[in-house]
Amino acid sequence: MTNLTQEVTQLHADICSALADPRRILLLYALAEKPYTVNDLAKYLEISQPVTSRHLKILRERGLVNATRDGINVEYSLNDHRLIDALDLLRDVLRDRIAHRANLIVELK
Amino acid sequence: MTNLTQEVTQLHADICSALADPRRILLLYALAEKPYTVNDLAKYLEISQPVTSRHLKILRERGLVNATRDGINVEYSLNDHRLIDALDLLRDVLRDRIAHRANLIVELK
DNA sequence: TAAACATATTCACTTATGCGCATATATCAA
DNA sequence: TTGATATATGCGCATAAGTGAATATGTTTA
Repeated sequence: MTNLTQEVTQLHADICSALADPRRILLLYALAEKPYTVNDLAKYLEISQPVTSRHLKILRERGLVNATRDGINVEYSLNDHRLIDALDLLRDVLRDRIAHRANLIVELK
Repeated sequence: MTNLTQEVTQLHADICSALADPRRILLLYALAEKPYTVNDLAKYLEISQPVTSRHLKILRERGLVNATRDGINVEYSLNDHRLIDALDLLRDVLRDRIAHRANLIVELK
């Protein structure tokens, strides 16, 4: 495997690890609706302001969201809606897995 | 937000964190082609056997791959091809992000 | 400039993740 | 049962990631 492949795979994993936190997933789904400021997101998701800011930083550094200052506020927006498509796909996988397990349990009775 | 929503979001994040490692991504892409035994995967990806086994365990525990013992070997297979679809989507996002940055650099010259 | 508000960051700490090495477990064949 | 092979796991360590509390930075208005 080439070094380039390794680097790309690492970046690929970096994007996935940006998604690997419940609050960041909720942040992305919120931003899929419309742009939000940090405080609005914090209130909406009931997370503290510093924690919200830190999670947004992670998403921003990995290019998943954009930040634009609007006066005293900073407005965050989703960079690419395919992130939501990917999250939805994974949620579908999860749903089917849970349904499958539920069926197994029913079979056992 | 309900407790149930939180639980589902946590499981959603657990799937994402299963993808959040370069070797696990490579394992999944390999298994997308055909089933493999642990040793074959280890040789194919040039990872040690214990490390391969542990990464497969993570994928297995989160329901992303299936393991079936075949005599002395254990054959792993991809559980749901939509995982690859989701990974491909994220790779597309990555590609466009890199292309965008490359354009910015060209503009600077 | 000072006050008020929004956002970002630092610090100290805890927890989670990943690895190499050695070893345990499982299966089959002789 | 013993030996050979494949797979899984325990241990110790290093490092990454996440948190609350406090504080710094940035921006606007009075």
